[in-house]
Amino acid sequence: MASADDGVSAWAALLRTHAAVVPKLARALSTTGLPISWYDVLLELNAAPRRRLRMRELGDHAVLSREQVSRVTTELETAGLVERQPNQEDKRSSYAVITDEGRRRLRRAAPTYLAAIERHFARHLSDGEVRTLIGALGRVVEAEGPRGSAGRPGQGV
Amino acid sequence: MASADDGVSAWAALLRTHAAVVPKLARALSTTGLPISWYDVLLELNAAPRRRLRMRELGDHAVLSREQVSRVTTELETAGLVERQPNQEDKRSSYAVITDEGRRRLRRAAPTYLAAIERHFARHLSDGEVRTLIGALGRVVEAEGPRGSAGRPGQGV
DNA sequence: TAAGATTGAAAAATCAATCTTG
DNA sequence: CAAGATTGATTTTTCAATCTTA
Repeated sequence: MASADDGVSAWAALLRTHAAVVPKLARALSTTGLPISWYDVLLELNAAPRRRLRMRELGDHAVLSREQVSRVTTELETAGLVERQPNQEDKRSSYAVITDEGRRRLRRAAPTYLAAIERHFARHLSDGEVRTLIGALGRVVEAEGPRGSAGRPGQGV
Repeated sequence: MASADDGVSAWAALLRTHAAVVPKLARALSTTGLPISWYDVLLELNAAPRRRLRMRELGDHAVLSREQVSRVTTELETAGLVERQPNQEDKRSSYAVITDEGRRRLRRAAPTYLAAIERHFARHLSDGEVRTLIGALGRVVEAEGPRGSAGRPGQGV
């Protein structure tokens, strides 16, 4: 078994990676006219079943708080890239749907975004490392994410 | 070679892990009376050569901006956990030094912090994954971090 | 003229209600 | 009374000077 410190070092490495890479991506994206929060929301909506998602789902899947989702969605609506749709099945919630214009803008920005991730992150990793990251961090999100341990009792403390 | 999408998936996994775990650590730390930003600064200072670091170094090593470092240091100074020392060699910069009381508080909070990282992060990873994360992400930080590509010309674009 | 540090102003995030429906 | 969404208020973070020394 590895030293207990190693878990901490791994966490520190993740934290530093985040701190180093996020600003560079934001910079790269700024040339596209799509702020990173806009891009994230459009990306999730575009990939969703009917190109739409409830606010709650959007917040869970994207890396934004519920309040942020509300505000970003309003901005995107004003810009004509997203529309709000009432949900008939449950009138408490509403859908956000990506518009055609939203998809166009997303498509236009995508190459820049992908290139930036490649350049500032993926380029430094081997294929095996990439697979390990996806698997290992996916498991952490599974357990700790919004849908993860929320309902489960955990293990005490 | 893995699909180019995998690099993006790995980045997304890192982003989601960060979003899921950071709030849980902050919550855990809140019981110790040491905000996470305080903890980070004290930790770095305590590990540094003469238990002191220039502001710039503190910002590079911890995950805080230069301005945040200034403000957090002032807070810590008020709380008596850190002192500012003038730097004779280069009067532009000043040192932050951790005090004995600062070390006490750090020692007191450490078990809580370590346990939280173990519980919300490291617990979900195998030893091999931990090693891979340290190596792979370490390389990214090396290349992209504050000291990384800052001076180097990179590869165009 | 640049590097290091700091600080007021602006922007963005979170917190704490509030409102509506289940 | 809980769940989903939104909004005003507060806190935190970043931006843009400013000041001092190399």
